[in-house]
Amino acid sequence: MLKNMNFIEKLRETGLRPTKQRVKICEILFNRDKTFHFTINDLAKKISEELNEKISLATIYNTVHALKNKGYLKEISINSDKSYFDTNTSVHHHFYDEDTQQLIDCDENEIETVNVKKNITGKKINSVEVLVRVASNNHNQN
Amino acid sequence: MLKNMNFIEKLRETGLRPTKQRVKICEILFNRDKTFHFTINDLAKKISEELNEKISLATIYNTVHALKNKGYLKEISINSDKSYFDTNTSVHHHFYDEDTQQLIDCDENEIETVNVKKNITGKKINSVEVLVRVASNNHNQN
DNA sequence: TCAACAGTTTAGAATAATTATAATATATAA
DNA sequence: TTATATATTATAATTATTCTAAACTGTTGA
Ligand SMILES: [Mn+2]
Ligand SMILES: [Mn+2]
Ligand SMILES: [Zn+2]
Ligand SMILES: [Zn+2]
Repeated sequence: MLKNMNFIEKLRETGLRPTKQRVKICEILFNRDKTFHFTINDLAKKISEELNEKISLATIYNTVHALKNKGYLKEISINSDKSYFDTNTSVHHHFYDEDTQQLIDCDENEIETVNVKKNITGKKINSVEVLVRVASNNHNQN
Repeated sequence: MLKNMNFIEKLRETGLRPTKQRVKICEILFNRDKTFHFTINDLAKKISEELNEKISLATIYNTVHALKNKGYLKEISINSDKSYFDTNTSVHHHFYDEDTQQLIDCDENEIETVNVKKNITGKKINSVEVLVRVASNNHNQN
């Protein structure tokens, strides 16, 4: 699902009915240049700012989960108290700014491939991801 | 805070009154050979199994947070819906078994030091941690 | 075209983890 | 021992998320 797409067709192909709520949410999420990292609350705020019509919070949850299940969004756990979603669904690394609570994607060339030497019997590795926590120099512990 | 310690003295040194609830919780958490990864619910269950007296859930939360604030426990976010705590407070890597939802510590020698080539202006790196998600070969997607 | 049906949206209730409250109890300093 | 600051507790409140059930809408095929 890329920028400036016909989300009506895209949703249909995916097996999701292109309701106007879903099309709007797709436009907000995917019509942008850079990866978008957001919480449900961020998205709800953006919807109420950019749209005249309200979309029910339940629909926002439903749609985000539907898009996640179809592979267009990825869920990221950083804080225990809220869930982040990511329009970059590939396995990738993040910087997490502890001051602003913002996630920043890390390009492949910015972190050397992580070499995992251990393996757990009977289990296969699904992903290897790095989280780099950053903050201003004045230490404010979390 | 190590195995077989005098937790009464240890708590006092830390500036925490050694109440019998806190001493009991410390015994459960720290009198063990290996790192302990747990949720509040895990700990509450263990307390009710191993003890005759009940400890209020609020006290369990209070104590775990007090120990975290004093640097004896570390909080780990893997799932958005529950918080893990870790008796290993060092910066270290984890395997996460998606089948059993168990965390496993990764020794330093099991993952090569991660080389972060990017830096964010005005921010210093607090930690670099790797999460390796593993599951059985029969793919059950999360 | 349009009725019928399945899938969707919605407000509000329910749930679950966590935190706050405020009364009671306890540890410790004087 | 007494006074005081802290801690424990039951319970209420909060917050993120999910559920429910009724109303609504996209799609299909007569
Ligand atoms: Mn939480
Ligand atoms: Mn949650
Ligand atoms: Zn990302
Ligand atoms: Zn650990």
